Amino acid sequence: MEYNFLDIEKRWQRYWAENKTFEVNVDKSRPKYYVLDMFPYPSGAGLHVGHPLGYIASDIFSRYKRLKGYNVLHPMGYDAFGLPAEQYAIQTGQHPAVTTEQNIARYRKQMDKIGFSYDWSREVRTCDPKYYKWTQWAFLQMFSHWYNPETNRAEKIEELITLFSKEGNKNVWREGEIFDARQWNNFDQEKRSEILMNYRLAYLGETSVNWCPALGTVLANDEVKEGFSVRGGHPVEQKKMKQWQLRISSYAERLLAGLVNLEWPESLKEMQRNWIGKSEGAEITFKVSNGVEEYDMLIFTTRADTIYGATFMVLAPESEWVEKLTTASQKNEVEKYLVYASKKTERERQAETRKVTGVFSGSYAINPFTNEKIPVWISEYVLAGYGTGAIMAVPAHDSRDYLFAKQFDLRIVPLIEGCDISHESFDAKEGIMCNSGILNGMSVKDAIPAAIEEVEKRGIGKRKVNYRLRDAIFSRQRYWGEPFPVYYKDGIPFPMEFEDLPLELPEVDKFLPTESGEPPLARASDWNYMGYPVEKSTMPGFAGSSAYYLRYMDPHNINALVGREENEYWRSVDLYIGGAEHATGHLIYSRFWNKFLFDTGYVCEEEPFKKLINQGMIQGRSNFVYRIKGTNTFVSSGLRDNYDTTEIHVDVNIVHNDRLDIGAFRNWSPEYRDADFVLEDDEYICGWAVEKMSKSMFNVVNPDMVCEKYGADTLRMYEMFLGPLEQSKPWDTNGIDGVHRFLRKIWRLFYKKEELAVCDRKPSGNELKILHKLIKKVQEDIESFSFNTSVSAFMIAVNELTELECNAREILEPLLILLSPFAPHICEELWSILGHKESICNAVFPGFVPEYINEDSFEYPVSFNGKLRYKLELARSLSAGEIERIIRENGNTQRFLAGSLIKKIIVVPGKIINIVF
RNA sequence: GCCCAGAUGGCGAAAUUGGUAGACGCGCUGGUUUCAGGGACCAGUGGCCGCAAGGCUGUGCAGGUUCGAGUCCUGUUCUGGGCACCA
Repeated sequence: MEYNFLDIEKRWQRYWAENKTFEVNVDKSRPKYYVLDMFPYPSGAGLHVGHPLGYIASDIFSRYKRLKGYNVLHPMGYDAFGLPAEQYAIQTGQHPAVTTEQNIARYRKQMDKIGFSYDWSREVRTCDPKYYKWTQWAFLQMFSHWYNPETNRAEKIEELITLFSKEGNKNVWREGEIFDARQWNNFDQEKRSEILMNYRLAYLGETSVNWCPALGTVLANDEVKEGFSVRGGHPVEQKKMKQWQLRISSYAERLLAGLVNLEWPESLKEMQRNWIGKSEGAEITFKVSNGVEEYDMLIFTTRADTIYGATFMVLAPESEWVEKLTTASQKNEVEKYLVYASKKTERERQAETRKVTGVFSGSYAINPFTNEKIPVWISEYVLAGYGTGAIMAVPAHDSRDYLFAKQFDLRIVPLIEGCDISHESFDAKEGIMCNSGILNGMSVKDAIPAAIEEVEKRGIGKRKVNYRLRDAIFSRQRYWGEPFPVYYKDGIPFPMEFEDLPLELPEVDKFLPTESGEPPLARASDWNYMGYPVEKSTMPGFAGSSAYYLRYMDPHNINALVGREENEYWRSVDLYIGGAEHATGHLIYSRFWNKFLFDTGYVCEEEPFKKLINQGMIQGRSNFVYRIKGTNTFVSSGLRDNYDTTEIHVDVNIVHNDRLDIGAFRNWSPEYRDADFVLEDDEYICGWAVEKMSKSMFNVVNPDMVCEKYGADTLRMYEMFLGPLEQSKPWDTNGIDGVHRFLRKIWRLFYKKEELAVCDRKPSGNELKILHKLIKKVQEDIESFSFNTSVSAFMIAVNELTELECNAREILEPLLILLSPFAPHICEELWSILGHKESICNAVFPGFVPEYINEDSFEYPVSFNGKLRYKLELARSLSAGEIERIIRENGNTQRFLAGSLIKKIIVVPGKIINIVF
């Protein structure tokens, strides 16, 4: 019987679906394990061969854990709201829901062919109202909570209101004005709403946003890169707008601290740390005067030790101090500068990083340590959004201040003994202080805390921690997203009642913004809530993906995002596999979202993803043909140096091992029908390069094609064989034959010609050794996610068993179980041929018996172990030949070498455990 | 500019964590098979010298530690990724 993978795979996929093999439920008698893939955005292009890499790895791990007796939750769904479907809708008028539905169907079909063990009964789609009801619910929860820095958790806003009515806000964290209980009780509704907005975790606030005119929407910081939108690559500018925001910055410290216990790649944790950007320093008050009035101005610095060298101050152009400190004589110049600065887009600022601009305000400050009068300048290099939007400038020890001082000829005072500041500032935090009054003679390390202490003693400032993490802008002026469950009464936003969720997307005639520049939802003119207008923005992409892993635990619950019992059983994701590109987006929003739900008691774990693995990207491997310029003649790669040629991408599907299928090439495009070729050795050799996998490079390899030609089992194993999971690597179809050959060898191990060749005889020592070596190796490899080396181990074992003509059931059955996570279809088929009625998914992972390996270990070439040889040489001055003899006689398990310096050698095959002298 | 990861045959990669470098697979070379094939199987395959046994050399580059270094240390070059006026 032949290995007919097409037939086998189709049959078992149907079997799994019909028998609901992978459906799971809460089962307190068994330990749980939750394996999650980052769910895909179903794009129109379908899956290419790179997408399933992580899915295959997680599937292998899930199947392995099942064999180990775990109750494995392994779900899949779709991140279905998003820009591409909407852009497509704008162009074609096709409703995004229709496009999305089609794309999902295609994704599902493609995934089904690969034989994944998902529990599809738990599928979620972020665009499904039954799902986004809970996204809206979470938003309302955030709206009705605030972050109490005293207790370090989110608390109900009602409690805050009660507090305000009793004692005002003098005893709580606040932003803006201070009021007492009487004032609060006299405030009207609008005023109260405005004040509470400063506390709510989801709030409406004026802020400078990334505005993308081409997309007609605002974007979050992680959706912008180098001044362009990540989706689409359109220019982005800064604009002040009133937007819904999430107060993620309150969670900065907990998001940072929580990283410590996560089993995530170090690089990814580092990215999150940078993104959160904690810096410890001090806030210090400087007296400033515009000649008429005097103020206290607060600045932030991490280098309080350099305060004696603060020779000027700088304000951000957007700072509220600018207006107060601009003197009459400087008014014209300052206004000119402000216009100049505000006109610049983010992109231009990025490009001109080193260009120094600024203007003098006319005012002076007093350096509290030197009592010198120092000028206050305005410059765009100081950011309004960080610290207090104002700095003390220490040109000797900060490179930006240095450049500014040089440009405008300001005083530079060195503060560290022997530092050279003739050409650049001395930024390093090392050396001995000088010119620094009470700090003189201290090391910088000691001077920083000493300076802060002095500041606190004088009562002009205090220790302060700042974070770079900004609140997440949560509004998008788009159609295809979750509507906000918010309506407006007299201009004041009110939350909808929970019973009225979900608030579904209305139908609109067009998906474009309105003529007056309102978001597309404004086109739904009769859309209202109890007669009041509803918020017209929608939520961003990360809204739907922030808690989807919780919904999988209990996807059909209509009363809660997740039921308490389900949540307490499944808890959090044990293993999360996905791309590193979500480091500062999804992965940080999700952690925030989860921490919030933890605070409010809806979930029982504070961190959502215990262990995380980033699978590498699979790049394309493009092939080229070389056309001699001005002709229709193509020259083979090796000979092209002799001609003047143009490199042309050729479809990788008509190239095999870099040999061009000339017939297929002629049919590929009419333009090549009459092409001529200059061959080498009667073949046309193509050139190749590693590039992004994309249609335009003709290097897209589609998993369906691979499944059809080689089978899903081959695809799965080959993707793992390609290299380490976490590493990026090009897809190269060339090597796939080797893996396919391996699967046929497996088949032939069971089938000799037409006969099933398996019998119940007792296995030999060698056979047992091969099996148990493999069990050990495969188990270790799977648990360390080293799937590529375990595929190799299978190949070695099968080669050895084939050579021994192994037909012992006792060997071959465990072999199938071991292999089944990697190549489930062929294993199920052979398993059932061996007479098993139950699916191999319900089998038990074989135990490793070390004795089977140790048994005849004297055959193992221990003598080659250099370490042992060296130690023996040292200890007994023996020659290599004598040592080899001793080992041959003694080197099996554990022996005493009587009368020598060596008391004991402990040897297991291939490994010296210890030598005791 | 700063931070992180990496560099091993013609190619993808292994290396028990300091002990025979290149396992396994691809490709290539030669062979076997009543072999139509992109079929199956066997042998060889880092480089240099040699008919051979064998020798020399070899993990980006330059040093160092060690009986012994792909692995540890110092410096350096290149490649990939992240951050980028964050005071």
